[in-house]
Amino acid sequence: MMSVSSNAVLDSSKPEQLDPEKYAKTIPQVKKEGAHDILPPVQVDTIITKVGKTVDNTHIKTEKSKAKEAQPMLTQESALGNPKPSPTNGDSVSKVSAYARLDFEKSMFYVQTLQVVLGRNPDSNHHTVDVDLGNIKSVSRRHAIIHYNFAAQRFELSVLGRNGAFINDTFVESGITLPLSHGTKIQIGTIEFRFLLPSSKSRERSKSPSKKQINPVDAVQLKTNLYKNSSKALHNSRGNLSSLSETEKDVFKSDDETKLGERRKLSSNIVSTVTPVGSSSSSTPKALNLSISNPNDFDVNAPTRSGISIAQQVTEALQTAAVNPQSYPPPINQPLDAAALANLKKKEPRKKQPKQPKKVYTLEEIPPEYRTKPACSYSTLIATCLRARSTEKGMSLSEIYKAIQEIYPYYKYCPDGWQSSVRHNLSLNKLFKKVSKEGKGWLWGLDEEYCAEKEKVKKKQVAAAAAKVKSQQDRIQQQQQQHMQQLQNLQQKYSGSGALPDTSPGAAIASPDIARSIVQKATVGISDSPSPTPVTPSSSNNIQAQLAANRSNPNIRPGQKPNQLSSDTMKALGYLQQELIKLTKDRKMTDKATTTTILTQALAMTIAQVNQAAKNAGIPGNPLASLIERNPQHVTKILTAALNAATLQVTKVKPPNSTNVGTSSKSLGTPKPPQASVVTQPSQPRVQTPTQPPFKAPHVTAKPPSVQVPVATNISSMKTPVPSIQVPSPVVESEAKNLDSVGILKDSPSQSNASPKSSASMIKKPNYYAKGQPGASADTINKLKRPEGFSKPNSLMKPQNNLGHPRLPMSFNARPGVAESTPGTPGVSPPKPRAHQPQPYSKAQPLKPVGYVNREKASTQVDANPVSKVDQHTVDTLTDSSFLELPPELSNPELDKVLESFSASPTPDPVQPGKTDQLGDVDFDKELDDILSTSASVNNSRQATPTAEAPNLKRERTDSDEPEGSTIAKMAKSEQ
DNA sequence: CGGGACGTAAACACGA
DNA sequence: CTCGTGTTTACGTCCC
Repeated sequence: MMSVSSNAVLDSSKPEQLDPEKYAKTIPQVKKEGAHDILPPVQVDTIITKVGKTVDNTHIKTEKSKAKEAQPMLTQESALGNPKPSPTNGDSVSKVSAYARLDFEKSMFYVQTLQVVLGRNPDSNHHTVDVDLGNIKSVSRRHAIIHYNFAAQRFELSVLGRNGAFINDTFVESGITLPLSHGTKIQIGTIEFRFLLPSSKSRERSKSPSKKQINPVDAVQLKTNLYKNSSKALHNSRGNLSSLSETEKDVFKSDDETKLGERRKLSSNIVSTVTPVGSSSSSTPKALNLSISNPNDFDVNAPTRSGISIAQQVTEALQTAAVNPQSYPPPINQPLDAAALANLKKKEPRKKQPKQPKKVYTLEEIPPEYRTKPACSYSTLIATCLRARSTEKGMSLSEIYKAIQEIYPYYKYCPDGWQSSVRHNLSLNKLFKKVSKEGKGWLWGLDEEYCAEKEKVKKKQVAAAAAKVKSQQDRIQQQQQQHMQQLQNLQQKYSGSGALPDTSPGAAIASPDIARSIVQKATVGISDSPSPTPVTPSSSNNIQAQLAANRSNPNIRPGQKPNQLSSDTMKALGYLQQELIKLTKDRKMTDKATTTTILTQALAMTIAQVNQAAKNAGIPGNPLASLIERNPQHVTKILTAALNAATLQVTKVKPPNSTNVGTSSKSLGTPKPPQASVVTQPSQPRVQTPTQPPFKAPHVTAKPPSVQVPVATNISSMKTPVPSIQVPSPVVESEAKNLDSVGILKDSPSQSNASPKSSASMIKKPNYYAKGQPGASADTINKLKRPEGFSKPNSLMKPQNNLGHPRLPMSFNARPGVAESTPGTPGVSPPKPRAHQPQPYSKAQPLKPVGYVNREKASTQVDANPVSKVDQHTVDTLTDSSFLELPPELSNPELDKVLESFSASPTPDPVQPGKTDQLGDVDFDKELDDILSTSASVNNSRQATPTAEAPNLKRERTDSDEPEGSTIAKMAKSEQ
């Protein structure tokens, strides 16, 4: 049994269609069953599509319609279709208006809406169908939908039911949508029917249902269908189909050729005369509204709608309307309140011509090359334009706009807004100035002066950046090379060196660890020439250069320089470390701080002595390394002597067991003169005390180069202006690592135990203070600039210029060219020397490298660890070559004499391991004692509290003393 | 994380 | 009153 219901799909938005009364009268209740019995099938050509007009013979007047019944036709024919009460007077010929008809075996259904749902007999009120296919299980509740596809301008059938359907005897599965043409045979379940269109005469004449087989290609996924181009469709389909049919002879022309545009035209012509079905009058978009404005009428979830939600459609429709307000009447459903209307009317006249809002370009419309915004800033943008187009008088704002658009077409296509920025820039940027007034606005021009200045700054910055990059690269290279070298050298050097004196198994109160750590720190101070600077040739004395640099640059923070340790230095340090460890083992150290101080001094003395001696002797290369190479014992002696001297100086007590300097294996620690350094001189190594007369050091061995005793003994006396902690440069760090890797630093307790921070902070330094980093390695520069100064004996005594001249801004990487530009903030601070700027570090670090460690931060960290003080001090002392500076009080003619005599002394020959010991020991001690005795007085007066002073020194520079060296401290403690 | 340079947007004022 | 200009402010984003 098949029953066709006439559940009207009514647009709820059209109250008139919902008039129950009308329906009651005009629409007979459809019998669910047997309807077809009552209602005779309607022939295709009897479809009446027009209201008020007879369209050829596409409509048929029934008897009943003629009977002047309100809507006779409806009662007859619309019984199966969607009844549409005709607003026309009952007199007029009543006709059924429909888009299509479904011909069932015994009945038919008029498709009067743009969408018709076919499905099972609704068993509840929850769902409704337009065409009830009966209560058959094989039929889904919503089995199929017939809808009109505006884009394709045709009706389509979407199969929703699980069981699919047969279209023209071809099975179509659920989810498929395919076009319907006149006569398409549809079978759902067991129900078969045909889709008929009110076609043109010709078609009608043919009458034969389309035999066209379903073209699979036509079967498209629902998603891609109907509303694919909905906005367009909606837009174009303002005319209701029903109305279209009114005037067109070939009303339901299903031909795809039919253009909606034409229809629209037509419809617009007839709007006034034809009343669309079911609509009051006025605008026609009835059908349209029907489909888009009443989501409730549709099952949003229905596949037919898939693709674009109704909401979307509505939105689109609204948007469309908004875009073309004039051409698109507001949606019917959007009530315009009086106020709004009034407003509209009000503004209507005023807005003469919305001034053609700037065209909004779509991406496609914009040439690809103009789709991206120019990389330059507005200021450069404007400047460019001004340069290109400006006259002497300048350019007006509008001219600037134009120029920009022409030169940078991007701005032709982009939305306004950039103009605001342009104005903003003109006003704000000093680069631009008003040249002259013209009418309303100004003529703008460039402030060349400012321009030039800025240009300069920029160049500098660029140069600095480039230099920085280069330096980094160089550094990396050097590091690699050096690392390799180090490994090789160390292997050679230590693999079988029996030259080292044996360690005496004496009581080991001393702290080898401290020694290690100190040496380790010392690397910071004696590291070789920084790589970046192409300065010191390998032949020159790196250490010397370094020290000289440091001396000459008070502000320099040694640690901050990216110094690199050459293999030689590595060797030297390795050796010194070993020796220091041995020597300290045999000594009794009172406390850690003292020990540290002593060791530090001893080390410093040794290094300084050797360097100086070498310098004086004209020995090229790394003197320490070469001396060690040639005569390690001699170095040991020097170290021993220095240790003794330092011990004496610091503790005021002559090391009990201080003995022969030369016998490393023996106890060392001969009480040394307060600030004497040992000079390994074959003939007479001497230790000098500032104020003391020269003395002759014992002839320890063959002939070490005459070394001058650096007068720097009293550490406390040395002050470092530098306010903060030294942070080793990255290079240093890497060096340290290298050392470690080689084993030199490996078991340094200070390293392992010290708070990571402290040691780390000490070793890890700001990388590349590319730009005038305050602690930057000015040494590099300094090295170049004044290595000589150091070489001069006098230079040692007289703080020399070093004291005299203010520290340079500290361009760490200072290399020619870079140094200048680096310091300070690019555009702001003068690239010049910031000599002695109290707070240079806090600011003026424009280009902080990634790894940059803030000074303040570093100091803070250090502070956190009280133990690090000692280490810090050590580092400061060693790195800050100031320890080599002769304290003012020590600087006297006498000393100078001594020094000179030293330098004059012949360079000793390499000592021979065997005999050096005795000889040297005796003489050395003796001389040393002499010197010490005389110098002691001086020292004492100066160093009230040697141990305490060291820390103070540090404090002086950084408020935050850092406590590093926890290990050292511990050891010292334990020792105590 | 702070500061500077930029980019945007917007509020206002002013004059044509 | 509108509109084009200029000035200022405020905010946000990036980068150093």
